Amino acid sequence: MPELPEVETMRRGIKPVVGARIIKAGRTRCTRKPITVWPNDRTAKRRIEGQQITGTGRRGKRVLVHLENENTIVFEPRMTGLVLLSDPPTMEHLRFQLQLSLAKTPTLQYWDRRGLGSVHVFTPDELEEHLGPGRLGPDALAVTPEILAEIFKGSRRPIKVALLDQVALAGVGNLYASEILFRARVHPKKRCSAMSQQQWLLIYTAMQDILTDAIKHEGSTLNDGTYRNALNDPGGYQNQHQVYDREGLPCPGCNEVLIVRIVQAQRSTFFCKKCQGY
DNA sequence: CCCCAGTCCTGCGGGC
DNA sequence: TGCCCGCAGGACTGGG
Repeated sequence: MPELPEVETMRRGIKPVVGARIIKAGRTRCTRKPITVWPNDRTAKRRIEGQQITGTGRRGKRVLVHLENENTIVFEPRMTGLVLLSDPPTMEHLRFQLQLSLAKTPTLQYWDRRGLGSVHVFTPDELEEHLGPGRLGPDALAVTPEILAEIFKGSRRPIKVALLDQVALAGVGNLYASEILFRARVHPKKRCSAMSQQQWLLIYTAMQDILTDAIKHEGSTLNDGTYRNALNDPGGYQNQHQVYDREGLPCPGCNEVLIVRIVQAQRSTFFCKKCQGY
């Protein structure tokens, strides 16, 4: 479930590789069904090997590694992917590896238990084509309240469902959407088109506060323990969750009613019926 | 425009 | 005790 804070933590964690040269790159031996490597193994390898890493970046829920030839490696962790500089949790789920010219961190690894994630190697044009406007919305940490309202106000969708739409806004996933709406005291079923300007401001502020706070805590590691930073350490923001996965527990806002779980767009939403009125 | 169900995939936990 | 099933959800697709 890596969302913006977890992916940003991964990006920060791999900063030591900037300046290193990639000696060798490619898929690792792995007993599991192979993940997607785009455009294909041979081209990816040819575009990467021998290149120096010039920087790192993030777009929404993807980690970017920039190369001196202007190409970009894009790791998309989806549900269970990790970008690591340390030993991976298991060898059988290690999917892709960069061998680096560094003594301290000789490899950058992509590990993915379920294998729903991918590795893409894009030319500059391909990067904009696949991850540019129209394919991916503005980053959730790079919008203003006005832009946020502008993106969604014409939509009749419920706000919770709309926040998950990466084409509209990049970075927010299922966990943080519930947390943001609780902090903003907005009902998850409220339609975007019915939202007041004041509510957009509340959502904007809650979104900035929660995402930046979650980054400070290096993201959320849930009960399954899958998510880890680049050094294989768990995050700490799960201890700050107010509503996510807390069905039946007292609401930390009012302490009067219990948190409920509903399903929207086939995903769980957690909220407080008292604090989050329409 | 939007919604829904299905797809990919693995590990875990509930129920019998 | 052991096995089966359902569930978790990020991104995408096809049909309504």
